[in-house]
Amino acid sequence: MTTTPRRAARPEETRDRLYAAAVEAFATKGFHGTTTRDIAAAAGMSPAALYVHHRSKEEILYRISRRGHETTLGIVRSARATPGDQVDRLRAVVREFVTYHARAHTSARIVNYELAALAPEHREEIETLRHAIDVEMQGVVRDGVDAGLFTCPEPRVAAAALLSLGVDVARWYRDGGAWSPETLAEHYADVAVRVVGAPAGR
Amino acid sequence: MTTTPRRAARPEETRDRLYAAAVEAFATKGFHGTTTRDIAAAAGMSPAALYVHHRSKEEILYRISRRGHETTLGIVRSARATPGDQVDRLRAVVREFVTYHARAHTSARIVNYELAALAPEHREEIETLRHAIDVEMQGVVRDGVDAGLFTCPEPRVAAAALLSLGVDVARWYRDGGAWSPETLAEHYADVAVRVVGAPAGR
DNA sequence: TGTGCTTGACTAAGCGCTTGTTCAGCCACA
DNA sequence: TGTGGCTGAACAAGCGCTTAGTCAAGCACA
Repeated sequence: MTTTPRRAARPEETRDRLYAAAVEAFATKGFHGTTTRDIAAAAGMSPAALYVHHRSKEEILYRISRRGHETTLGIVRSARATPGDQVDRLRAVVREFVTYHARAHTSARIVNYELAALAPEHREEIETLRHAIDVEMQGVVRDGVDAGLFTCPEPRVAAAALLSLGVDVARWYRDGGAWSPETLAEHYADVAVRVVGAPAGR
Repeated sequence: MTTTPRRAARPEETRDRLYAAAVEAFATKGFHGTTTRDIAAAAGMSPAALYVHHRSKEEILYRISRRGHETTLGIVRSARATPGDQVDRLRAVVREFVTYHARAHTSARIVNYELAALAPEHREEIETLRHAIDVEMQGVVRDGVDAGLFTCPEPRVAAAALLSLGVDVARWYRDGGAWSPETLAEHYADVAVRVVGAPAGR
């Protein structure tokens, strides 16, 4: 039963254009370095159009941040549920985590570096999601250690290192560089295996 | 009989107070999220005092950024000149790099995440310094590979990973956490050895 | 030693402009 | 004709920065 698309598809399209323009602007100039006029102009509208779809500039940031964090958490969780042994799962998690941070480096930059601009209540919610992502990564490492497959002396340090590897990709990755997201991810999966001191395999 | 000793003792002291206040504010709220009034108030002065010592708000950022980058480059270069084999030198570079990013995480955050706010000519100068740091880290890895001590299949990927490990510390490190800068650095030196596939040693 | 001039750090006030946001009204479509 | 996305114009607040001026300390000369 199709319902809504009877009306002209215009409103949603406008909404998406504003959203995309905000992602682009926040990523390159930062939240405070971006004006509502910047966003509106990039979407080809007047500044007031922004308030038809969002309550405030901060709410746009919050929506971008929340969607990004939920996507990241989903990626990590589903990769962790991959069939195979603990090394396979580690590889899958790192591969997907890195691929996402390279492919969506623009929004991933906002996700990881614009937390301070969130309103307190939004920030708290986002921190919860971030904590869940941390927990997943620590779990991946602990699983391998418990199974006797990983030999790293400090699992928590290894988990922090793996997280950093992926997150920092959002900072430095540029389209058209030496590595495609997939190639980089595959190389980083190799690095991850060495970080946790697992047998090379594959 | 001095009426009220309102006058500052030494100009340099005032200058340093403004500088320190700017570092603190830029690190927590970002360059665009910080006002000249914020900085002045934190230093206990009027907004105009800022312009006695600096040409503009951006110039303060530039000075913080430049000093931070020069310090980082110096740290990496002198650690690389350490006596010992290529593994010792890799350990020294990573140890010092990480120690700095943890200990000076406040200014390191500005160094690594506020580049977009720099004026074009300043940004260009800073990019040159960053490139030199990249070159050093790639050299450290290549030296070990050339000596046959490192077995990583992709040296450039390994160098990127080591850089990310250190830089990202500035993002997540908090004082009073589980690891002191020195402990974390020592653990990360271990991780680095595994990343480049060198014999464990030490 | 006292006097007048110079220097330079610092402030109170405020300038011109930009910011995020609002709102009455327009217009295309139901 | 009613509805709702969208705009032009405007708002108060706040921005980076400038200005005119105060005051303490240093200097040269008597």
